[in-house]
Order: sequence, then structure tokens, then C-alpha cells
Amino acid sequence: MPAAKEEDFLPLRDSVYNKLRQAILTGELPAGERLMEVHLGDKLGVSRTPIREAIRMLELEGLVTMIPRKGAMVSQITEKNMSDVLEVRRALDILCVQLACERITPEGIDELKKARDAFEKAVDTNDSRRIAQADVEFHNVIIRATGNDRLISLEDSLSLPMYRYRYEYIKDSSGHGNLVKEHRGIVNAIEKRNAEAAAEAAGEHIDNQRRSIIRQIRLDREEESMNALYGKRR
Amino acid sequence: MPAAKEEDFLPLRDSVYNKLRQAILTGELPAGERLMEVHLGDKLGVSRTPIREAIRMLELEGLVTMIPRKGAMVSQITEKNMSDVLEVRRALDILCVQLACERITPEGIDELKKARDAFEKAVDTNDSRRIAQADVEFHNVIIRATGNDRLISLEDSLSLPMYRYRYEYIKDSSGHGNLVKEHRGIVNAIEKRNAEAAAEAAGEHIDNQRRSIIRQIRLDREEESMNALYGKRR
DNA sequence: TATACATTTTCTGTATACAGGATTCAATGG
DNA sequence: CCATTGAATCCTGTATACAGAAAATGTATA
Repeated sequence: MPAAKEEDFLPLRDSVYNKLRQAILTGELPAGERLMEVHLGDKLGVSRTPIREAIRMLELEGLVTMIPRKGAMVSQITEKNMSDVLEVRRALDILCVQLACERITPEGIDELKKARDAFEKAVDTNDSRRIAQADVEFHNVIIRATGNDRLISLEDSLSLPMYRYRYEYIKDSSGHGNLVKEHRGIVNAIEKRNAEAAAEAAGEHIDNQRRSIIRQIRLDREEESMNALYGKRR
Repeated sequence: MPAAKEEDFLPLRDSVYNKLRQAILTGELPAGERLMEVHLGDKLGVSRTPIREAIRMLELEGLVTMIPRKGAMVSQITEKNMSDVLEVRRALDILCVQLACERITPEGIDELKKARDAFEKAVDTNDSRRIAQADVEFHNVIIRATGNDRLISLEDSLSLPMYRYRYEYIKDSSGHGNLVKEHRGIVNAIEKRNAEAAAEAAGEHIDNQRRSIIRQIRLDREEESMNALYGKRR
């Protein structure tokens, strides 16, 4: 046998879950959109059963809201909501770098530096999509270095809701070199295993992110109310 | 109409979810137990559909583990696992008290003091069940005072896995008055809105909890291997 | 006795059927 | 012209049916 190729079986519910998740995060399914089971079913070519199970999962993650006997809808993103998530993420991101300082292996440090360099290269290209991807990978290296599985999965699900604002955030920050500077600071602190400095750098990093995202939400809301004024509500 | 009595409709899936959750946390469904859909179905008098949806939710919470095409089982509690959860909870508990210092209202402080007193009274009775309940309520007051909905629901789901050890932990600590002392420290710090002191007190509180739980897990494991030695495996 | 293979059983995964609550819209009465 | 009611429709909640994978069991052969 060439390699471990077993267990590549993916239940439909998971495939549906991923697709819906993606659609919500990219805005293809906008906030407030109703998720009707039959409709989604024939759009995705599956029956209601996997759809329902996927919705149950999205519900527990907070991406969709259920009203009994009424149905599911894409959760509204409010400033409060996002602010709550960011508050939690701030604490967990700091925990991540602190743990990374204790536990990262030499290979982990190499990996981290590679991720940092890849990120800087991506910034040079000015390709938002690539920058975003490199940014995610950078953070993933740190998160994995904690070795804490629960933390890994929590970070994953708490990052989700803000993916919609990622591009704007990157456009905001990458031009000024802020992101690059912040990443360097984090890497340096972790390499020296200086938990305090790492915590500070990570805290600043997410505070900047918060500012950018909150500003974006306010812009969106403004635009929305303008549209409403001009009767552009669909 | 006498009062708002609407929306007391609870889908079966939620009822099943609660029952299974309870059964897992009380140990009625021990770790490793397979959750078979038809079996649970006729035990609870419902069809497979609500069972499956409840299992999807428990899975995302980490209480059950799925193996594709094999089925679901109650998640094994390992020391690593619990340690991961406690590590995250430590960060979040500290965040809770810090936020509470900023945001708690005068009424919140009253409520907190009441919860503290109720807890002390419960300790006097030496009734573990009652102590546990008062302890949960005490923490809930603090958590609610943060006003952060995401934090509230996360704390809820992160507390779950350790409910199994709660009684032992309380027997460990309440005798020595540790718990009472720690709670007092937390209340004092929050009342003075001294975030730093509150953080320290909360950190110590959960560190003690951790010690007790880890010790308990090791005891359990020892006992288990003894049973295995004597052929008491079922 | 042990091993390999066929068979049967037992579950999960997925689709579909059926019942009842909610919503809509039009007809009717004020 | 507006409010009310009732039927038609839509959609969720729940049950059930069917197909295929995995495990268990049994059987034959070395």
C-alpha cells in the first residue's frame, strides 16, 4: 500500500457544513438570509437530513440562529456581537503566545519564522487574498505550538465570524507595514521565550484588528441605512 | 392573557440533547459507551432523527466523539484533555473577573454578595449537592456581570466536562475553608473594582480546582488499572 | 487449532413520507 | 376602507424506509 489513504470518507453533513460555512463567511449568504431546508437541499443536491445536521452544527457555532418551527437564518453580525467575540479572542490569543513561549520546539520556531517570511513576501505582492492566507497560516503555527487541542478548536471557531472583514482589515493595515511589524514583534518574543513581551505584542495585534473591524462594521451599517433611505431595500 | 407563556415549545432534539448531556455528566453514560441511535431512540421514546441531531450538538461540544460509519461514543476523559480545558478556562475565568470589575452594576454587587453568603451557608450544611449548586450560582453571577454573551456560553460549555469531578473537588476543598476564602477574595476585589487583585484571586481559585481534578483523574485511572489487574473488566 | 473466506447481522448514512404549526392572502362582514 | 376569518400553502419537526459499510458469526480447509 502506497500511503495511509484510508478514512477519506466525508459524510454529506460535513460537506454541507463546510459549504454553508464558506457561503456565510464570504457573504454569499448574507446575514438575515433564511436557510430553507428543501431549497438548500436541491441546490446542493442532497436531501434534508444532512442539511439539518449541518445547520445544527452551525447553530452551536453561532453562525446561524434558529427560531423554533420557523427555521434557521444567518446570524446578524452586530457590533456588540463582534465585540464580544474579540474580547474573548484577545484573552485566548494572549494565552496562545504565552503557551507557545513555554512549549514551542526548535522546529516550531523554524516554522514560525518561515511563516513570518512568507507573510512578508505576500505583503510585497499586495495580493489581499494571498496576504490573508499567509496571515492565517502564521497564526496557525502559533496556535498549534500550544499543543492545546481545545484551544486550537476554539480559536478556529472564534476566528470565523470575522473572516468577512479580513480583506478590509488587511487593506487597512498592510499598507502601513503595521502587520509586518507586529508579526515580527511576536516572533521575536516567542523566540526569546519572553512570555510577557509576547503577550503584549499579541494584545496590541488584536487591538488593532478590533479597531479596524469595528470601524468596518460601522461603515457597513451607515451604508445600509443610506440604502434604506433611498429605498434600495430589496 | 395571564402572562407571556408563548414559545414554551421545545423540540425533541433539545430535550434529547439535555437528557444525554445530563446522563454523560452524571456518569450514567460512562466514557467510552457507544451511543446507538435506535437503542437510545426507543429508550427515550423518539425516533432516530432527534437523536442524531442531539449527537451532532454534543459532538461539537466535545462530549461525544464520532467515528464515521462507526458511530458515536462518550468521549474519553483524559488528563491531557481536561488539562487543556482547564488551561483555557483559567484564561477565561480571569477575563471574567476583570470584565466584571469594569462592568458590574451596584445591583450586580449585591447579587454577588448574596451568592457568596448563600455559598457559605451551603458549606455549613456540609451537603455536597447544595454546595455545588451554590458554587455554580456564584460563578454564574460573575459571568453574567461581564455582559459578554459569547463568554457566557463558552464558560458554560467549558464547565461541563468537569462536572463529573465537582463533588470530589468540593469534598477536597470545602472542608479546609479554602473555597470560602477564595470566594471572599474574589468578591472583595470585584467590589473594589481592583481588576489585578481579582485576576490573581480567580487564577488561584482555578489552579486549586485544577490540582484537585487532576488528582482525582489519576486516582480514577489507578483504580481502573487495579480492576483490570484483578480481571474485573466487564 | 488456526486461518481464510463467505454469510449474516447490525449500524450508520441518506432519502423520503407524513403531520401539524405558521404565514399569507383573499373573501366576507362591519 | 379596514378588520377578521378561514382556507391554502409552505416549512419545520418527526418518523420511517432503504442502501451500503463494518463487524460478527459461522464454515471449511490446511
